Parts: sequence; structure tokens; C-alpha cells
Amino acid sequence: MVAELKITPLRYVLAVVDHGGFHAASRYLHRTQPALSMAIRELENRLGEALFEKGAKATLTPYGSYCVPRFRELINQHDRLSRELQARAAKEAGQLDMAVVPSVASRLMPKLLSEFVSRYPGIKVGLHDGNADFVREQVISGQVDIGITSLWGLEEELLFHPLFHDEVGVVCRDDHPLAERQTLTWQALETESLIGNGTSRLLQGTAAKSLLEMHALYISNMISLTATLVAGMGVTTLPRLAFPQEYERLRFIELAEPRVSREVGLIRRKGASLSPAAQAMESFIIESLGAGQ
Amino acid sequence: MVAELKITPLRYVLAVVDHGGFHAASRYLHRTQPALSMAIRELENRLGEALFEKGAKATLTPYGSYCVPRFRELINQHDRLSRELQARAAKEAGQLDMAVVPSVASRLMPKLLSEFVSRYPGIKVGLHDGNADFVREQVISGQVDIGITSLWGLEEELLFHPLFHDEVGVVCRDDHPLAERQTLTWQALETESLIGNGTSRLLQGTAAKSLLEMHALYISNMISLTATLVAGMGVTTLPRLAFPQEYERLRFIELAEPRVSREVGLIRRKGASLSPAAQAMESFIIESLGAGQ
DNA sequence: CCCTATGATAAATTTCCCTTACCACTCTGA
DNA sequence: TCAGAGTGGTAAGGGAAATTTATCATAGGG
Repeated sequence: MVAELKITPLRYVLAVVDHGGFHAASRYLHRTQPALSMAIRELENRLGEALFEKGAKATLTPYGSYCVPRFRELINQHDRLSRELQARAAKEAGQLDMAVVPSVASRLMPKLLSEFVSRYPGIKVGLHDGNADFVREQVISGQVDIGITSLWGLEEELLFHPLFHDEVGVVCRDDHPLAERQTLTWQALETESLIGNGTSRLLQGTAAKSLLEMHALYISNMISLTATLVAGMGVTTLPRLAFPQEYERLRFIELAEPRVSREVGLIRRKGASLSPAAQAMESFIIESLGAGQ
Repeated sequence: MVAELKITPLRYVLAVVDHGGFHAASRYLHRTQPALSMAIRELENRLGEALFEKGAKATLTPYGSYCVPRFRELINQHDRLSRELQARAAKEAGQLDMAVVPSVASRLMPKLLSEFVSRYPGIKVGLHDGNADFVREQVISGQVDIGITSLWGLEEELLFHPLFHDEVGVVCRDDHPLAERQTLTWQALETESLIGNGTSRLLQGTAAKSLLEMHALYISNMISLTATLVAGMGVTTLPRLAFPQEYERLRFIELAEPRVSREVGLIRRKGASLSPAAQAMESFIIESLGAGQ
């Protein structure tokens, strides 16, 4: 059975000691003098021993002298903890991990992250990239706080906040016959050597689904895919954001018929709420990408 | 500005976590469930962030998971301190120093101390011996908590609690002419070679005061004094307690006219109250020596 | 010697915590 | 499918605890 030492009376004792009297302390604490007298006496009763000499003005007993530094230590610990937790709640510190699809990671995250860390200097961000399945897994398993990806279907245990639509188009080398076209229909691709990739399943359920069966080649790795395209070995379909702009010889042609797009958005676990830091990131991303872009 | 984290709600949070639910925790804490709900919500508001998921049964938010171990740490620290201070107040632990006159130190303290430490195993005792002036100085300066000595006069800044009277008698070798006497008067000493010692001033203000002027020899050190007496070089006066029983050849003869005695007692500073440990020692000494002995 | 400082005390008041009573929701087993 | 027991949340009232107001006794300083 431990007596409950409330923090406030301990603070009173320290104030009396530091200010050299009950009246001075009461002014400092914005309390009246009897409040201190009674609170401290209550504390003394609880401890079973007087802290201040009776009849002397604010003089500590030996027991009191023993207690004061320990009170101070406990209060310091308390205040440090209180400040730390509040700061963390106020998103001034913390840590978050996110999983992001490669196209977003390479094209959007650099600018986003640099702005984020300058706005929230205390927050540590871990960025993990991988394909849509990887992102989904990471979020569901709780390995990361939030993810940015496009969903293939509705997920029971995930919340999806849409950010933007990303149009699917055809990518080919600049000397390819299709390269000069402004728009394409799926029929125009029937005779092409179409290379499949991780985003190809976006075509599922659309008028262009027959193209899926044409894949002679399937390349999931982006570097390999672009190298193959640059080598002129065929064409592929990609969302615009996934189109690697840095390759001068590659062209992106919009697919007009059917219009296919993926909806890129933010995902998080349904049951669990976000940590303050992750919440800050979520709000930041929605604010940055939700409207404009 | 630091928010005041009260200990009790923190305890509630831990109970809910440890017992896996508000109801289970409320049973454990002997509180009703709404009490926990409201106290914890109050705490959440204070921190600015939820600790438990809403709509889920007692599931911690990421922020909550971060907080819980820190709450536990603070509460452990609190409880440890509370127990320690209460134990100290209950005299189960602590430390005290006392200054004692040599006769008391050698004749009474050994038995007293062995009983004391067996009754209060946690208390550390420092025992310092010296003459009455030394004891007085040590107590007044606060070097020691309490002293046992006899006072020569009333002291303004000391509290004196009498313990027992110690009769002054004459000490001589067993072959001395006075050795066979049962009692003596001061006149019988006029022709003797009287050796003075630290206790001689007890005779001041008594009928035997003329003896003080007869001192040809003054020896303050007890070992030297007894050696001198054993050598048959004279007689001296000593309180009975100061008479060294271990010397077979020395005899103690009561002084009947005048009866001189010192009043041995406990002294402590008037303004300052005692530490719990010192208080325990004081009560113990009074209990042991006040009545009997 | 008055005046002002100290802290202690008593009663009134405000504040806060807890309980009782009730609701909404989810899960389980018949 | 539906009753029943589990979860936790909400509202209103009571009571204890903390605080204030008012007063007192005492001690030190001009």
C-alpha cells in the first residue's frame, strides 16, 4: 500500500523553500497562503512526518531537507515527461514510416519530403518503395503508418483517400511509328509488340483488356523495362507518373480509347488511428496533392 | 507551461492496458467504468492526443503505445519515492549521529546500541565521544543530532532531558587509608593529594569547592588518570559512572557530605526538530534509561 | 509601542471526481 | 435471426477535496 503523493503539494513545498516563505510562495503560485498551509500539512500527514518546523518561518526539518531534493527530482521527471508527450502530440517530434509506389517515390516524394521536413523539423521519416502489393502489405501489417498507391479493388481493412488520377498511356521510342501520334486507341496496339509490366493490370476490366493476352514479354523491373524500350524492342503501357521523363528517346502517348487511369491515393489501416507524426504527414500530403498538382 | 499529469489517471491507463479493458480495470481498481473513461479522456485532452482507439476495445493508439512505458516509469519512480519516504518517517531507515561523554559511551552505549540496532535494523548510527564541552559544541553546531552529557548551566539554545543522577565519589587505590571507608566527607580529603580531572568542576558551587584549589595535578586524559591512581600518587573525584571498574586496585567511595552529583541527560538543539531516526533514538534512550538504571 | 510581517485556523465556496442510470454497439450461441 | 452478455460512451447528481475569505496569534522593525 503506497500513499499517493500528488504532484501539486510537492510543488508547493518546493515553492515555499525556494521563495523562503508561505506568503512569497503563494504569490508565486497564484494561490492563497492558507491553501499552501493546508496542502502541505495534508502531505505531512500522509508521510507521517513534518517537513517544516512549527513556529519557525519556513524552516525545513531534517526530514524535510531529506525530502526536498527527492521531490524536486520527481517533479523534474514529471515535467520533462509532460513536455515531451505534449510536444509529440503537437507533432513537433516523432517518427513515421510510409510505403510508396515507385513512380510516386521518384517523382513526387522528393519535393514533398523536402517541404515536409522543413515544416516539421523534428519528425523522422522512413520512406519505403515497392509495388502496389508491397505497399498494401506493409500498411496492413502495420510495418508502415501510411501508404501511397492505387488500389485494385476495395479493401476491407484499409481506408483509401484518393489524391489524383493518373492516366495510362503508351510508351515507345521516339523513332517508333506511334511516336508522332497525339492519342491512341487500343486497336492501334494490336499489331505492336507489347511489353507487360507491373501496372498492366490496370487494363483489366477495360476495353483494352485483350491487350493483356498479347504480352510476349513481362518485365517488372523499371530499369530493365526502360532499357528494353530504349533498345526499341517494343512498347508498353504506363501511367503518366510512372513514365521516366529522364530518358530522352522515350515518348508517352495518351490512350484515348479506352481512357484508363489509376486512382492514386493514401491508404492506412481502418481500425488504427495514426500517430501524431503520421497524421501530420497525411494532412500534409492531402493538402499538397489533394487539390492542385 | 506544463500540463499537470496527475498520477491517478496514469495508473488507470496502465490498469486498462494490463487488464485488457475498462471493465476489468475498473474491477481491479475498485472504481466504476465511467470513472476510468472520464479520467482517461481528461488525460487525453490534456495531452492533446488520444491514447486509446475509439470504437475499439481498449486498443492503444500509436501515441498511446509510446506513452504507456513512460507512464509506467514515472509511476514506478513515484511509488519508490513514496515508499522510501514513508519508511524513513516510520523510522525503518535513516541515519543519525550522536555525541556522548566518554563515561556514558563506554559504560552504557554498548548495550544500548546493540539493542537499538536490533530493533531498528535500517538505521545507521554514528557515535562520537568527547568531553562535555565537545558534546555541547557538536549539538549546537548541528554536527550531531543528539548528545548525552551533563550541563554545567542552562543553555539558551539547547533542550535538556534529564536521564539519571550520577553521584560523585572519591577514587583511590585499594591500599589507601580511605579505601576501607564506606562514606566520606570533604573534610577527610583536605590532607590528601587530590588530582583534578575533567569532572572536577562538578564540585564548583558546593561545600567541597575548596578542594578545587588543592589540585597539584590536573589530568584530563582518563587513561593517564587511572595509571596515576594505580601508581598510588593520589586520589581523585569522579562520578560513579566514570569510575573505571576494570581496574581491580581502584576503589570508589561515596561522598556523603556534601552529596555532589551530575545530572546526565539528553540534549538537542532547541529550534530544530529531530529526524525520524534521531527521534527513534531519543525515545529509545529515554525509555531505556529514563525509568530504571 | 504601533505597524507589518509571519503562519495557523474556521467556515464558506468552488471544483473536481466518482457513482448511478442509461444508451449504442458488437459478438456469441441458441 | 435474435436474445443476451459483453464492450465502452454519455448525462446528471452527490460528496469529498481543494481553495478562498476572514480572522487570529505571534514576532520583528522603525
